[in-house]
Amino acid sequence: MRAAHYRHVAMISPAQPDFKSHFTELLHPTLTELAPPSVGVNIEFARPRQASHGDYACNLAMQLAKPLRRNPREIAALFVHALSASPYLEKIEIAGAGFINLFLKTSAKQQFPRHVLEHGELFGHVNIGAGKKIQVEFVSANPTGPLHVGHGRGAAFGASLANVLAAAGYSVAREYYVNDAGRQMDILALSTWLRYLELNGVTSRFPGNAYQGEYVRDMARLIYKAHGGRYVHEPDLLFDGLAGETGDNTEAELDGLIANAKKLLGQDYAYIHNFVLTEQLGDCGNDLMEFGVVFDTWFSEQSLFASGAVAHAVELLEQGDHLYEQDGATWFRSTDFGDEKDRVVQRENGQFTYFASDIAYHLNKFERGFERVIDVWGADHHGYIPRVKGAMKALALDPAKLEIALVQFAVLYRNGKKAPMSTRSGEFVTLRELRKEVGNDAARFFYVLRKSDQHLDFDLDLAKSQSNENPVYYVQYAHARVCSVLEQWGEDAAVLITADMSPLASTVELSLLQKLIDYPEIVEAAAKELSPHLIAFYLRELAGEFHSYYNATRFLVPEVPLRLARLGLVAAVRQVLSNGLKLLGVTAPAKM
RNA sequence: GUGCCCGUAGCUCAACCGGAUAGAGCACCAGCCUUCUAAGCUGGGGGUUACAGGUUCGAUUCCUGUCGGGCACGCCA
Repeated sequence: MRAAHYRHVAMISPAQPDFKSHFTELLHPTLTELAPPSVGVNIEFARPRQASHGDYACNLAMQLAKPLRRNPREIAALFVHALSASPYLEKIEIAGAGFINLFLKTSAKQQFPRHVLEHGELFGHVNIGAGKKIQVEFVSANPTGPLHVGHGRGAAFGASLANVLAAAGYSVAREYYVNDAGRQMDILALSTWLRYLELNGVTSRFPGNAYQGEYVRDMARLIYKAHGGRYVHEPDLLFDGLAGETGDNTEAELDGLIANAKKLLGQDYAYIHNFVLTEQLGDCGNDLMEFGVVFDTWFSEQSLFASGAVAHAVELLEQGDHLYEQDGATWFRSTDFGDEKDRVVQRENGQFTYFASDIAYHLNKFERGFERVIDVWGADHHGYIPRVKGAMKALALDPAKLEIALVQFAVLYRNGKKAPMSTRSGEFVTLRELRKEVGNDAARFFYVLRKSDQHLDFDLDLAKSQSNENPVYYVQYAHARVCSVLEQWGEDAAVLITADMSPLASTVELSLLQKLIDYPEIVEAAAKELSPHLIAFYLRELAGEFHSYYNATRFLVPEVPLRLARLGLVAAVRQVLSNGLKLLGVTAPAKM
């Protein structure tokens, strides 16, 4: 019984090789003996910067020194005793103020290429998600024009994050929230109709604050081609009743034009509106698909109004006594839940606000059974978080289940100057242009190469002109090099799974082995911290160590055991490179 | 003005949520292809982590203040 228990604790499961968990299990009894859980320390293992500090370092003794009022090195000695039961450790040292440094046996490291090759594409998958349903909502750009490079960052981040969470064992749903109910869509419909009137020879003023992009003309042409002059309705009355007939480009004028257009077009307004929505959404979907970004659900905001979900959500707030009337509008008392000021949910004119539909949307998300929901937003929306979480609290939902990942917009530089990025003015670099210039792989990798909540200076000239120096090629090149070597070797790579790895002994070989061991932990960390950039950084390091190895060592040596061991190692490196690149939506080419 | 985020090598960014001598890439300098892909490798110079205090065994990380930058403060979405 006791032996069986010990065996369970001491052995590493072949399915999930994980030294950190193994050490944690060994330390746990000693920890509970020494300190009550109330002390609140974490057993953590860090990878030391310096090789002389071992393969893993643990600061547990130092954490306990203060609460226990004991010498940390003395405490460390107790943990060293516990760890000495591990069959995988060569040496355990107490260093510095009380660090416990662990040195793995070489044989323990050498078993990893086999683990990697046995698990193949699944190596690095962990199960912290335990199959929980999680939703990642991202991009969700207004379908009022082509996606620009700012949206591209959200797309690359969200897609990579979703992949990482899936690899971490979550059941992930990818969703795009379509803002098809708002004023911006009306402005786009109006803009398109005005262009359409121009095509029909009806010269009309085109407001400076309407959508200026060429794609608006394209859509007008499509309507004209299919329907000729069918949608020309008394255009001379368009500017009726508007103060700004001479063109003052105010928002009020735009609203007036929309109202007039709806009146003049009648039923046909819905056709125009629906046409531009379908066109833009289709374009957006194709663009994203080509970028390797796919969604399980495109969720319509309009559907929330149509189904009565918005009215229902507001009704629930009313029942909870969280609403009040003022100045003819209905307000949500969000200050009760930590917001700076109360927010309107229903306007004086009876229309619900965007906030109201967003409350309904989040209610809907949790009604669909997601245990965690991640919203990927542009960082300019950060002020919006308290009111949404406040609404969740008011609806008796746990706000901790909603996590907001803020993505800073990319600031574009062209010729050393900030490039304008306004959708309505039509002056922006589209995601499509970017993809065409630098390629999907480079764009995907570049986007997640920095922490998402940091500003990203995107130098277009650099990205375009020096695309060969983009870090993605560095990683892909490592993959292609392994492929090339294995091809010249010419035998079945499957035999490498069972190759004896004991000939691997050089510093760089041991370092590469440790790098392979790290990969599942990187995936886990990236999932926990919602940080896919950790994958990109890891891949760059792994590729770097491989390139050094490649330059310093010949793999196809005459001695068969040494050759097989080295090929087994680089085959494992190739597998991990491939797995990591896949999470980032980047291809792993066999030739470059 | 108020709130949130940020300030690390010349430039763009990391640093395993408080750990040991702060790391990469680009740029710069000097080397390496008759041997598995030079989109690569090796070596070198580069730092008071904006500044001033504080908390403790230990701070780029946490707290306070100052300076500088970004974003948000609609009955827009």
